[in-house]
Amino acid sequence: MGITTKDLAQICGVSRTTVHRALHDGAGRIHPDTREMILRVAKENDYRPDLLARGLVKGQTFNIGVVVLDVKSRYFAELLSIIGAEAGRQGYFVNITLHDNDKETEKSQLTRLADYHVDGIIVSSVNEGDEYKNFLRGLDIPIVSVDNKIADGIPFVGIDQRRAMTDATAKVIEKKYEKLIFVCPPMEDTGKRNIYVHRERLKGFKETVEKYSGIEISYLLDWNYREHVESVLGESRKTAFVCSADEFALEVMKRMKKSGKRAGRDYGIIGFDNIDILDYVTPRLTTISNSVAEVAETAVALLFELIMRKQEGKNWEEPAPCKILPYRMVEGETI
Amino acid sequence: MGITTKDLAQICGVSRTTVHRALHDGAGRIHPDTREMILRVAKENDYRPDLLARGLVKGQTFNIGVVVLDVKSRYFAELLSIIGAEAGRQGYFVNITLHDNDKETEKSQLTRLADYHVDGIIVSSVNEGDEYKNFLRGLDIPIVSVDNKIADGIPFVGIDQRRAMTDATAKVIEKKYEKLIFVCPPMEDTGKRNIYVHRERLKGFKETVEKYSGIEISYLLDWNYREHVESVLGESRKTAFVCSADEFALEVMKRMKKSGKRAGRDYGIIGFDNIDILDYVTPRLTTISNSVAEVAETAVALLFELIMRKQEGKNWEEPAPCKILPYRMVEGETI
DNA sequence: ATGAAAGCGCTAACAG
DNA sequence: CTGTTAGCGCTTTCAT
Repeated sequence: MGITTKDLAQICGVSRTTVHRALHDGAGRIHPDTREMILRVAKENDYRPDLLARGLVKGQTFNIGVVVLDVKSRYFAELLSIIGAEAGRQGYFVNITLHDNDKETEKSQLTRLADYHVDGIIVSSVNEGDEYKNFLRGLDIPIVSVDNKIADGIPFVGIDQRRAMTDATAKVIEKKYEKLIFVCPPMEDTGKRNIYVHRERLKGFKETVEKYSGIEISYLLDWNYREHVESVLGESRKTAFVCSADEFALEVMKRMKKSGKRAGRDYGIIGFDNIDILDYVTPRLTTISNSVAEVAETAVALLFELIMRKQEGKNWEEPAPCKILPYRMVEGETI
Repeated sequence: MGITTKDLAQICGVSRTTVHRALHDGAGRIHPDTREMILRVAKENDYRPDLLARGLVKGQTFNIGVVVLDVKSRYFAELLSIIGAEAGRQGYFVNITLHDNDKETEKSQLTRLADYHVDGIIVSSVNEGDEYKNFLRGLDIPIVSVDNKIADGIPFVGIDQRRAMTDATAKVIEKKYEKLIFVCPPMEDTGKRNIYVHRERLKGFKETVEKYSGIEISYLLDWNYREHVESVLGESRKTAFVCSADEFALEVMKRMKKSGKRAGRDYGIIGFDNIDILDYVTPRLTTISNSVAEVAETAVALLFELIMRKQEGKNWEEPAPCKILPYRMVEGETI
């Protein structure tokens, strides 16, 4: 492959240690002339350190791993972009891997990253529960989960999903909607994938509607919701869809449009996530924004803190920090 | 950190070589009982091989790197997802890194991946030209570029951008549009970023319009196109925008909407790329789809071929393979 | 069937 | 200021 410090040492007629000193500022005294000469030769021969070897001996790679479900949602896109920028600022590189919604894939991605000695990992997990927590602990590496909470004891950064949905629902009710239809994935998916956020949002919704009376409630909790949209819509009462994700809301709107119904006029609808394609959709969907940028920045900061702690030999696993960030209501034209 | 083969050897009272034999099938004769015993102990202690060490000694990591601009477009999202699946099938893992449109970032990502001994790289580059080609060659690692062609001599997988635009333009003209406005980034950007695809598309456009007479042509080649949209639109003749990217088309439509003009009725417009958000925009934009899935699969297959060649000590840099794949016209309502 | 020893390329501790 | 030596954890000859 490329040239090594050994080669450089030979060419320059010095020892490998001297080469090392020339290459690294803090690594001991060296005569400026030798230094310069070595650096020149190194540059001439396009010397590049073998990062595997370095990582092996230092036990540190200045890499952080990120494992996300997929990359199709804008939320992840932005998250990744910010994590990359933030980590880069600290001299770290980011290794992204995908698990495409598969639990085993996620595990092997995490294991592999750990075995490659990444210094820390940020994960948006499909897995959840205590067993998984033990698996993560076993990796013996700082891990921060974002978006989906995994279990108590695993550092987590996200927004208060339940309270956000509480607010959203209250807002809808204030606008005099009399029939509310909650749209989210089936709760049976628990165990199959991490639907933590949707469970929380559902809780928030239920909590709120119970406080009011005279409101008709209905649920679309399965993947056939697209077909059921129209049938569930009562003509008589002022109806709104409360969706646990913008994607669902967009699907509903698409469907309704075919029947000539317009959001904000013929029915109300509110989403969640504030994905960026909403900018191109009319009417503007009212939704909730979970502050991606803040989540990303906080997660990175937290991860670095854990990494530092571990390096200093401190206890870094307990207590597991948990940062709940604010969300923001995005006013649109659909409620 | 974790337990090592040395530890296992000690626990089992055998040599490290024997442990190694137990762990790897093809690594020499070993007594079934010893083997089983070692494997049991290994499992009990959750032994996991240090991948840095292995990579260092084998010079091979079973990792491939992917460097892309970002993951905000559906195109990349899908590309990554398919690359991941395809590579996984071959026992490889994928390392994604982003360059966020920055040339230097891209270079350092590539360098880093190479220095971590990934076995090969797939890149959608912002850089282009012969100098960059030399840089890539210097990495001494199989690289396949997708989407944006970098230079002759660097393996490339993508569609024939020029011919696609030729077809698109012809289609517009057939529909009796008399004035065509081409919208794309300024060509001066060559050197600043990789606008290979846009250059090619522009060529295709020019080629085609020259074949017809009586057609009025005009260009929006700068970043202020948003403001110029209306002024450039002649009232008298049937006018269409030919855009070198869907994003531009969406901007134009947004602008026109404000003046009450509707695409497909008051003017024609065609995009390029078939980005996913088009599904949510009305009227449906007519556009061209480059076959992501095929690009991804072909790129991975090609990369593996190069990797194999290199491992077998064959010449893998010349000749650089180049696969041009078919594109597809997506019929919308705007032409 | 098992073991000893060398080496991948780098860093670190200890001499001189 | 420079060199020697040892070691990270794994794989790979070459002996026994």
